[in-house]
Amino acid sequence: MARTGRPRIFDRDEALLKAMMLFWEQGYEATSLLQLRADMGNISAASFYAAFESKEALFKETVEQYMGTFGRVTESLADLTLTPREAIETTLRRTAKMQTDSDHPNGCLIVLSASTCSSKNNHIREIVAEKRKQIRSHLHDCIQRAIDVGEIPSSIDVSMLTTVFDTFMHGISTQARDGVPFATIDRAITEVMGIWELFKHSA
Amino acid sequence: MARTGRPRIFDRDEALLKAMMLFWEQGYEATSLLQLRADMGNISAASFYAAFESKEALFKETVEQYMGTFGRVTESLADLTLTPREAIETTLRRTAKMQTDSDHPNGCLIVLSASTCSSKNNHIREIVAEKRKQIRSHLHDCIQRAIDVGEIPSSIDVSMLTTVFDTFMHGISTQARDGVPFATIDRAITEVMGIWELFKHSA
DNA sequence: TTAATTATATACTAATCGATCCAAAAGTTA
DNA sequence: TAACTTTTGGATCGATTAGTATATAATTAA
Repeated sequence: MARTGRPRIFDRDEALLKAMMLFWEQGYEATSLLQLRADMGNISAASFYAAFESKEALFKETVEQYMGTFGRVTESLADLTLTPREAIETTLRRTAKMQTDSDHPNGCLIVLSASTCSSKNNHIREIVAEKRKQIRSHLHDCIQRAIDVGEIPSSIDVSMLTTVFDTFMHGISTQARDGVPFATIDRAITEVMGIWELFKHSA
Repeated sequence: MARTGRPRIFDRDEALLKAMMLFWEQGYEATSLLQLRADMGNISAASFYAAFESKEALFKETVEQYMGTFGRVTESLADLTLTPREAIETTLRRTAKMQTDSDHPNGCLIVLSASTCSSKNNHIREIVAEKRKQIRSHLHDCIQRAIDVGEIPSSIDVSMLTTVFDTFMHGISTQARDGVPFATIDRAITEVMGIWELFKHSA
C-alpha cells in the first residue's frame, strides 16, 4: 500500500547523508539551517522541518547514521574472532584509513563535530561524548579480554592501557584534519602496537 | 607621563584572561560577543571594540596569550638540557597535568577552540592549525636530535615517530574533556614512553 | 468525484549575531 | 579654566539565526 499525500520531492536518505557531511566538516553549531537546506537539495524550510523535525533531531539522526556506517570501523573491538591485539590494531588501522579518506571530511565526526559548544548546547556535546564513552567501554572490554585469555599479564592496569589506545585513537582526528597522510599514521600505529611486546618483558 | 583621556574602567589583562577562558571552554564561534563582554567585566560594546578591535583580533591575542602561559608546557621539547626522550616525556606529562587542571577548562585551547568551524571562518581554524604545526615541528626536531646524538637508530622514520607522539599528545585533549583523571593519563604516558625501549631491540 | 493526507513554496516571526554611531563623561595638558 | 584625548553608556545597524504560519499543490482512498 503506497503512502498517501503529496510525494516528497527529495530523497530523504541522500539529504541525511549531505547533512552528515556538513556536520562532519563544520560541526553542529557552525552549520546553519540555510546551508543545510541548500546542500540537502535546496529544500524549503517547511519541507525540512516536516521531514527532520529540528536541527537537533537531524543531528541526532546524523550521529546514528554515522555510527552505523563510517563509525563501524571501531566494531573490530568487539570481534571475538580476532585476538585482542588484532582487534585493537585492526580498529586503529581502519580508523586511520577511514578518517583520511578523501571522499568525505577528514577526522571523526564523533570527536570533532561538538568538541566545544556554547553552554546552552551542552546537551549536544553529550550526544557525541556518550558515543565516545561507549567506544572506550568496548576498548576496555577488549583489553580485559586480553588479560582473561592470558595475552597480557593480569598485573596490567586495564584503565591505563585503555587510555593509551583511546588517547591515540582520538588523536588521529586532529592528525587527519592537519593533513597527515594515512601512510604516516599507519606506520605510527605499527610503532604504537609495539607496546604490546613490552608486556612480555614486564611479565 | 600619565596617559591622557578618560581612564579605562576595567583591567585589560584580566578581561583578556576571561576571554581566553571562554574561547577555551566553548570555542571561537560558539562564544558570543554578549557573553564575552559580560564575562570580561560587563563592558559595553564600545569599550570592547575600542580595546580589542574585533572578535577575531581578540581571539588572535587570546591564542598568543595562551601560547605564552598555559601553552608553554610544550617548550620542554626545545630544552637542550634534557635528553630527547626526557624532553618528550616531560612535555607529555606537563601537557596532561595542565589540561586536567581544575582551575580552567579541560583540554587544549589550540586543539579544541577551532577544530571545526563554518567555511567563512576557515582562517580562524588556520590560526590554531599553524600553532599545532609549530609544535609538531619542535617534536620533529627533538626526534631528529635523538638520532643525531645516537639515542635512537638512524633507521627510524622521523615523521613516523613524530606522528606517534603528536597523535598521542593531541588525543589528551579529548581525554581531558571526557573527564579521564590526570593519574590515569600519566600512567598511560609511562606506557607510551616504553616505545623508546623498543628501539634498543630493533637497533 | 470528493475527501483526506502530505509536501510544497512563500512570507514571516522573534531573537541574536558582530559591529558601529554618537553624545556625554572623565581624565590630562596647556 | 579651556583645549584635548580617550572611554563610557546606550541606541542602533543590517545580517543571520532557528523555527513557524498559511495557503496551495499533488497524491491516495473512498
